[in-house]
Amino acid sequence: MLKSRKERRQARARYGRDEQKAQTHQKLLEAALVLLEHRSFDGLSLREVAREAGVVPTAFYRHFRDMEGLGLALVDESMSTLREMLRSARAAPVPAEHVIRRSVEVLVSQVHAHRAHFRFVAREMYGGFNAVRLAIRKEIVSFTSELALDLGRLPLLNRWSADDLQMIAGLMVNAMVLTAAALTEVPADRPERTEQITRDAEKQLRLITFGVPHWKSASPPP
Amino acid sequence: MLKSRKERRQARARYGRDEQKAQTHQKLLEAALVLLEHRSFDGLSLREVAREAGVVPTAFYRHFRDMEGLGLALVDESMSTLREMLRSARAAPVPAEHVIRRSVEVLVSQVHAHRAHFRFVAREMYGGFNAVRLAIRKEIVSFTSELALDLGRLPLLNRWSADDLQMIAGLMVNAMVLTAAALTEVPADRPERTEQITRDAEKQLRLITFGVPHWKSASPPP
DNA sequence: TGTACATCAGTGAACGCGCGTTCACTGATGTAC
DNA sequence: TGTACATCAGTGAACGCGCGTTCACTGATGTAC
Repeated sequence: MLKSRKERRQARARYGRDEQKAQTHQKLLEAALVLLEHRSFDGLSLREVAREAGVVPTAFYRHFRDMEGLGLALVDESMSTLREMLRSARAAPVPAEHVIRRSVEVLVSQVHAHRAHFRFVAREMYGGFNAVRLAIRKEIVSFTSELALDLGRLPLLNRWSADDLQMIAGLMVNAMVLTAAALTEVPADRPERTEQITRDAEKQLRLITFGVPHWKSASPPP
Repeated sequence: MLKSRKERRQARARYGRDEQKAQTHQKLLEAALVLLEHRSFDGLSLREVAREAGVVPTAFYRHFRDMEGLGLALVDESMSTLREMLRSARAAPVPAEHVIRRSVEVLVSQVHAHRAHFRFVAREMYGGFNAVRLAIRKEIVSFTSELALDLGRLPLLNRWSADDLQMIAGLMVNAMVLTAAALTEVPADRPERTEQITRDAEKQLRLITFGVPHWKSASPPP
């Protein structure tokens, strides 16, 4: 079985060099996220990112065509984090009366674990870098649709029109994104602000759900 | 009355030169807003702004200490626009069943008239330029308190705690800011998107108000 | 009012610096047989 | 397995350019009397 041995050797070998490359790739993404703590994406320079990642500027081009390429890679990575959040919320169903508290808890812990991703999304969702903003908004739309689908399965909401589900999902995603953005701004020495934001988010979601049974889509209340 | 004649002459004269200066000042602010259509504030350069305003870069320093100074001036100007909106909504009370439709109309027309200001606020509210972001957030907090005060005067809400009023005002300001941000993104040739955003905003506000009579602040629903 | 002087918004040249991108290169890693 | 060759991630020098800021200046506007 010469061929398979060769193949295995090749595979192992390739993995060695490719892994090294993947590490540098990741270092560049992380360097950008670090710099984005205090800057907007279109305020970053390629040289800064390379410097922060510990490579020479020209090495950057082995990984991304330009800064736009890196920006789009960051969108991918960040949105994976958001989707993962949705998935984990879906995977562990809880009694209806705790669904809000639990959802907010998941959000808070995800923001804590992936602060830089949430800050990036919040900051660039309406940011000045065109390709990045459009990519994020596209992802947010499909993310919202996913959530709308989930919501449509709840007993409370299963008679709503697709349009209305999309609307309420939009309201929730907005609340989520802004809550996440607010959380990323909390300095490490002010945990009580996290408390406050968490309580407000729960209240806001509860207020929204209270309106739901009384909802009439077509016209304003009499 | 020699003195008063002198004074009048001085005043008129000073006005001449000062007015010219005020015009250049305004040109710089407007130049920045034009450039901010496609960029974030910390992606702008002082030279670009001066160039767009039609003055030499060094003239910039007659008006602002640096780009941060210009940014803070833009925050002032933009927040005036937002407050004006609140004031005009307050000044013309409408029957309760039309309050939402009317409020959204006001928002839409204000965004139309001052698109650049709303885009600036939405874009820099979580943006990367520290001083500007903090200034906006401070203004938004006081703006939210103003709205909470207004809401507290409505029959529907006058028994709510200050904390809860602040919370619902926050929810509405968030919805407003994100609606405004979405509106600023609509291309001129897609008016039907403005329609859609307007309808969604109305629905979202109606959903919130439907929850209000059933609100219980202290605990989740049984 | 007319004249002599002061103010100061805007100019233009100059500076050192970090930028994005190109290029030829090095040498460790991988491949063929 | 050992050897000769290929690949390619990362290097380092070089380029022309726009940047923020300084400085001495100009000349229209304003002030004093």
